[in-house]
Amino acid sequence: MATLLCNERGVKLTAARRQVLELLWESGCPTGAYELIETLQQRNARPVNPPTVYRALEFLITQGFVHKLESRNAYVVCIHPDRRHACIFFICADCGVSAELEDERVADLIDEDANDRLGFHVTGRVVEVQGTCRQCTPAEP
Amino acid sequence: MATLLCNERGVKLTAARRQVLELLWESGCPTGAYELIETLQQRNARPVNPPTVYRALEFLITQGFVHKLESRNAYVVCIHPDRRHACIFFICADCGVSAELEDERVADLIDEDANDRLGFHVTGRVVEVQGTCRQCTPAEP
DNA sequence: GCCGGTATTGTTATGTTATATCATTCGACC
DNA sequence: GGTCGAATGATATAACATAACAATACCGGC
Repeated sequence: MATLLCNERGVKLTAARRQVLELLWESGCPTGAYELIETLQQRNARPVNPPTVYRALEFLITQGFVHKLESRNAYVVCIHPDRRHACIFFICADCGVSAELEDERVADLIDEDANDRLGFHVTGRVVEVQGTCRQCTPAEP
Repeated sequence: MATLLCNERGVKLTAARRQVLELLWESGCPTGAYELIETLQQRNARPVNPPTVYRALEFLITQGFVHKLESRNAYVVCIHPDRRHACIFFICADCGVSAELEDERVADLIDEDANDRLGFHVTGRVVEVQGTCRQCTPAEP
């Protein structure tokens, strides 16, 4: 999947990059860079230094395969890397999982505010929601 | 203003806390914690250690006088600390200023998505917009 | 095949942001 | 004045991220 997209785009999904992406898939949760470093370390026997992972992350983010959760300093795979999108992250404070949702209406409102009220030129949006997911929220009585 | 609110609430705006708040007002921009430390240091002659400033920030955030911009690791005064509100930050990548805007509609959409699509219980929202402000955006031809 | 240029990775060091921990001081109240 | 809890001081260290330069891999043309 990511391999295909990379081929189309003429960029390379090298071993290091693929490994980081795989780790994030396996984890299923937002994961810190240093946790990735440690895991990679264990799998590779060779030392893995921070720049290795940060460079891979940078690449994966640029290509849209991974998002950074700013409020967590953590990284998570994107569920639809094939197209640009305006997404919202719902992050469970309890179990740590994050859900990614697309909602153009939110992006549109933000852009509307930016244009009409501020004359602000939007280049990117960070929308992260804290709370508890369905599993971690006790049912209403 | 902040003093009054603190009295009402039965909490104390101590010297350290007031100083940090003042610095943020004077700065007018999102400001990093270590920049605050340095400035405080200069004004106080005595050494100012990180926990001092981080504790003050924590207090000010809890009281709603200050917001943290997660995408910047910076802190900025709140423009209406007297009431709870759902706000959006527009952060200029060029000059660094941030504008705070209230828009219930965005919060409502987010909550709607959370409830209807995910069964997610929202406790907080981070909405930060990157881009360039009116002053820093070249006029359209 | 080989050469040369570009992209990628390795390595070391360091910068930046944030917190844990425990000792000390301050301030309100009895 | 003594006591208790809140706040601060001080030291150390954790957690997150990047700069800089050397070494290597990859890919085109020859």
